[in-house]
Amino acid sequence: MHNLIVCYLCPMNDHLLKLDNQLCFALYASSRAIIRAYRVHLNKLNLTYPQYLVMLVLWEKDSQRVSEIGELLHLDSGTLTPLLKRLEIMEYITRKRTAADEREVCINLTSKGNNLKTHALEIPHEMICKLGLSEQKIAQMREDLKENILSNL
Amino acid sequence: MHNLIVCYLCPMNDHLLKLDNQLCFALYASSRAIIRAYRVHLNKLNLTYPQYLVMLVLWEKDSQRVSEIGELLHLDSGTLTPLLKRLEIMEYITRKRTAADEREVCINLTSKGNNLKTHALEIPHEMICKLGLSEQKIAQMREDLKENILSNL
DNA sequence: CACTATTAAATTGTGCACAACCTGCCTTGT
DNA sequence: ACAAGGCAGGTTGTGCACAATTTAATAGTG
Repeated sequence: MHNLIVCYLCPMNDHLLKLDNQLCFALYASSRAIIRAYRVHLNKLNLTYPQYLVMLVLWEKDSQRVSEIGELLHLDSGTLTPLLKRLEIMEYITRKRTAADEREVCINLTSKGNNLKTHALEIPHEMICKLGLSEQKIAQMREDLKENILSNL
Repeated sequence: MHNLIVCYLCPMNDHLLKLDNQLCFALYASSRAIIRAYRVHLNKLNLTYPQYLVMLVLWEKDSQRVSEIGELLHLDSGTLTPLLKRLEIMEYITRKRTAADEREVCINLTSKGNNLKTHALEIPHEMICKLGLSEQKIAQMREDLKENILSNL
């Protein structure tokens, strides 16, 4: 804290504006880099990374509402509606209004969407190899992000 | 490594497909969450986060080519050209072809763009407060990402 | 019961990302 | 000098993200 106050008042405070010193840029660049690394594998399944995330959610628990998927992925209907329509066109999922409440749209896997899981199972393993990190390190960084970034914002 | 082989072959290998166990999703969600937290501050400067990154690069060193900026931010001309045009319209920068090599476009700060730095100086401090983490923890996570993700991909 | 408020999803509009391609300028080799 | 190749940036098209608004259905209230 002492450091912070000194930096905020002293003439050297602009070191915080340097790209190299910004956690946010490191996150932004890392996120794009790792998604880029996924792309080559996901292309085989004809999925984008956000589409893959929706499939992960459904493989874990089928038959969820749009808003449930959105809550898990922190995405709103403006992003999900067109994305889900594309997954529907590819016949990986179905979208239909629930009878009980016609406002809700329930997303279900098709058998084609379910079968995709078999091929997707190899992806995390290939990504771990590509990253060249131990499972321990990966787990530590993941938990670090959840505890220190996601839970604070 | 032993764990990996076991997981890859045993029936429980699909724990790797769970959202909660994916480093990439934690990165993707963290990146969007922290950029969302920046947004309220950046709105005051009329900048998006990628536009702010370009300004950071120029405040650190004025008069750079499009490709230099792209290399630092890992962005290509397809992203930068329209973004830079918007910064030009806002009169934060100028774009002009260099005389020596007419293929190159040199980006310079206007005085308006330079003045913006004064207001931007407060942002990192406000973000550190919002995150509620020590400078040490922030530095550790940033270096963790640089060493383990960015340098491997 | 009618009426208001709330809710879920869809729509609209802007701005990234990125792949694929295009254009015009420069360099090189002959 | 000049054709071939490479290079910097621009263009086009697709798919997110997200704010703001809209639509339709439901829940709540007097």
